[in-house]
Amino acid sequence: MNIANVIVDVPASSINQTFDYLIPDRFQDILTNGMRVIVPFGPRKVMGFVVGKTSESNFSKLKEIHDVLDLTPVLTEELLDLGKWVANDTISFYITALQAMLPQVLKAQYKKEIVRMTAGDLSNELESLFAGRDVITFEEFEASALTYYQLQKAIQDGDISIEYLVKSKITKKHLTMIKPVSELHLLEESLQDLSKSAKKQEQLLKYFLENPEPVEKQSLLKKLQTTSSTLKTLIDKSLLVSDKVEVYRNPYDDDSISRTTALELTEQQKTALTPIKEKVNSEEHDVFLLHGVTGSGKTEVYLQAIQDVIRKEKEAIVLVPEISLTPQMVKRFKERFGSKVAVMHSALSAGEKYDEWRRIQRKEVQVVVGARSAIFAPFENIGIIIIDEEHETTYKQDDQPRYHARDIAIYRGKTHKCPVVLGSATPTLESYARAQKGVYQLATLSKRTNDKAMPKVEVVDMREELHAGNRTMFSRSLKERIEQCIEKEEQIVLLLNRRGYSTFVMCRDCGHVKECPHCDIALTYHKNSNQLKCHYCSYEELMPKVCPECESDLIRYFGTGTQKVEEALTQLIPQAEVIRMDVDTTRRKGSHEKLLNQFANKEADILLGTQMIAKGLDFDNVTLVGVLTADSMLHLPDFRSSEKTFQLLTQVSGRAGRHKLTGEVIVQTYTPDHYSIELASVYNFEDFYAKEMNMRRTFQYPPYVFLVLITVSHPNKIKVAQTTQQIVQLLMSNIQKDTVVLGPTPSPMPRMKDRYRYQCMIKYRNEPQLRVYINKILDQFADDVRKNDLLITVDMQPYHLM
DNA sequence: TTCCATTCAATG
DNA sequence: ATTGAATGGAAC
Repeated sequence: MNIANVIVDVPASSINQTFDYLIPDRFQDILTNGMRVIVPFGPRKVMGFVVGKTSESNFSKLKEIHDVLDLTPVLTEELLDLGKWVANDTISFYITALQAMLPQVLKAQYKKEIVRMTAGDLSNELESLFAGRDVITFEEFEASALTYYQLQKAIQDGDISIEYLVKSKITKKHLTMIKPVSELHLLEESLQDLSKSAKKQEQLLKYFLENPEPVEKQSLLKKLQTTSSTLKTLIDKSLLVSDKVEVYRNPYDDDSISRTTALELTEQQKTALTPIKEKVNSEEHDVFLLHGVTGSGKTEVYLQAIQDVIRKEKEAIVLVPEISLTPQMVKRFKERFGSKVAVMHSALSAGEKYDEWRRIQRKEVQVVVGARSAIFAPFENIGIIIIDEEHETTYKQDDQPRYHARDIAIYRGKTHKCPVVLGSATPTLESYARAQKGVYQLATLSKRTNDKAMPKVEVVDMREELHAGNRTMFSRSLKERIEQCIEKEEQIVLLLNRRGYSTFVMCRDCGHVKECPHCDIALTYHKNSNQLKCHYCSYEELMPKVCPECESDLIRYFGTGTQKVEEALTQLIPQAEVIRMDVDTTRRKGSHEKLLNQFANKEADILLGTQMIAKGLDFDNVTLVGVLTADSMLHLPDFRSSEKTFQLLTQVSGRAGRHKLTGEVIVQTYTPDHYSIELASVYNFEDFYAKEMNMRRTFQYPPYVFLVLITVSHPNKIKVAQTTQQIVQLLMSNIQKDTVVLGPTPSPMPRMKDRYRYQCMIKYRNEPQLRVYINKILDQFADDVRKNDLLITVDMQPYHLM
């Protein structure tokens, strides 16, 4: 077993395989599968993962592993296998899948240096570039006036050579600890000999005679009001010892957290929890869909299920969406499980993420609460996997590998023989359909734990507002209620659904929205050509001058920003203090929490924001929630738009009156009788589900079919169109007869970064060989991709159809 | 012949 | 993805 099979850090289709390397004797005993190594690859050096060891190779002239980067494997055997599955399932490279499982700092960085090889004279230009040094960075050369040809010549002459380096980004945090030497009597003796003026030294020695245990340097200096030079004198006298120790960065202050114990469960919670606990204890895999209205106590169910897992000395993974938005959630886990919890989310610094990851790897924690990528936590004995708010689109990764955390969860659940719990107030149709079919076990929490009714939702028809002469974006009833709230010193959350910026066309008079006659999906307005286009089937027509329904000339395309709303709001209600939360005001790290804290401290009356404020927030003084434009998302060119609208409205409604005060919700819309708005306003998920399933069946969308989106991009438009057409044809010749291929059609964003984009979509029910076909097609275009700057991306089960 | 840009196959 | 080598055309 002196040969290692290595997956190298080169994402290219021809490199998507293992490469064999000899294991030098000095690594023989320590090298294990899952470790990172540095290997020579062609003329350079690259990072790679050891995925297997053998004693034979088909290749005769093997190179040696240059270096080993880890003392213990960073990937378990399970994760190596999982990576293979992910790569295959999402049609991406193995290396890409493996990289996705690890914190960013474990990614290698590559550097080139130019080394002087001769003491003799170099050319004038080179001589001045080196300026007396023996080594310079490659960047210095690139910034200079020298050409590659000159460099090449010098290399050929043996005057210089290029050194390829692989650098690790790892930064461990260290603290300096100070302690006395073990022979404390030495301290006492020297205390006698100290000169009278050495007051600070005396103080330090006395301190350590009383407290001989190690103490952190900075805090010591602060406590005794002295400086490091005094300290240094004593260290030099060999009375004190300075020691660097590695510490974890702790993003959360655990000390300030008071512990909680299990709460009394309601009957419904008990009924939901029991079968989950049974599977935990019998160590069997199963998937549970926990359908619970906002405030029904889903989290307590999670917590108590995890309690059992911990009791069995197993581990738990909890996924939450955009965790930085829900500090409350993290707090609840920390309160229950204390230091057994690691947290992984995007707001942490790279170093903090790495430290949390190591706490998991070293089994110092038993619970991880994290965003999507936490599903790859390197636990080896998982007892439960929980996905909260399972409908959230953030669980689908938007770039390679385009995996869905839910799929990974179920896969790992099977390997670890443990239950997977999907929780949501508004489950995806995919999950709910599976629950209905008995593939998942459905548990329903229909009652809130405090027995309070859900807040009343008032739907305001904005067409009527317009007809009554109100041309602002605030209905009379919303304005009135805002004023009342401010009077009573209660707070307001206003949601602008700005995702509808991708402009759809609507008649301000009758609310009619132009839709594609073949797809039942809103047409998108293209400004440059003044046309309306369907991004599914490439149907197009000219922008009409008057509404085809009511012949009003008030037909317009839509799109409004938060800034505009804020201006309008302060104009209309000048006494209102507004906090605006959108991409602009939350770009800086920590600004998110800051704004939310300000609002929680009642420094403002109104919190105005986009989607990001809809989730998980819990303010006890908020009694009014206003949705300014409930329909903007409804008309996106996305078959999930109704589902997303329903989810959003339900989520925001849950924000009002969570505590003592009763809440109210006002939803403004131009389409008050759309079923997603109507049914969300009365909290009727069942009917929405039935209705939406009908639509999905009629138009053949998930969960009735599976989707694949193939996007082709290239600087030349004709090339893109041709290639996509070829792909469609190749697909057509392979697929079963009930499989549909739509397109080619321009992508919703037809040109990005000077590249044209075309796409085609596959809708299939049963196509066991589909991945094989797609891979074959990709192979056929591999040359084109490599040589001609062509790009083909495949998204299995896409969420964003662009 | 020298210089430079582009193409191309190979990477264990 | 990145490389050195091959290729071929323009500049000297």
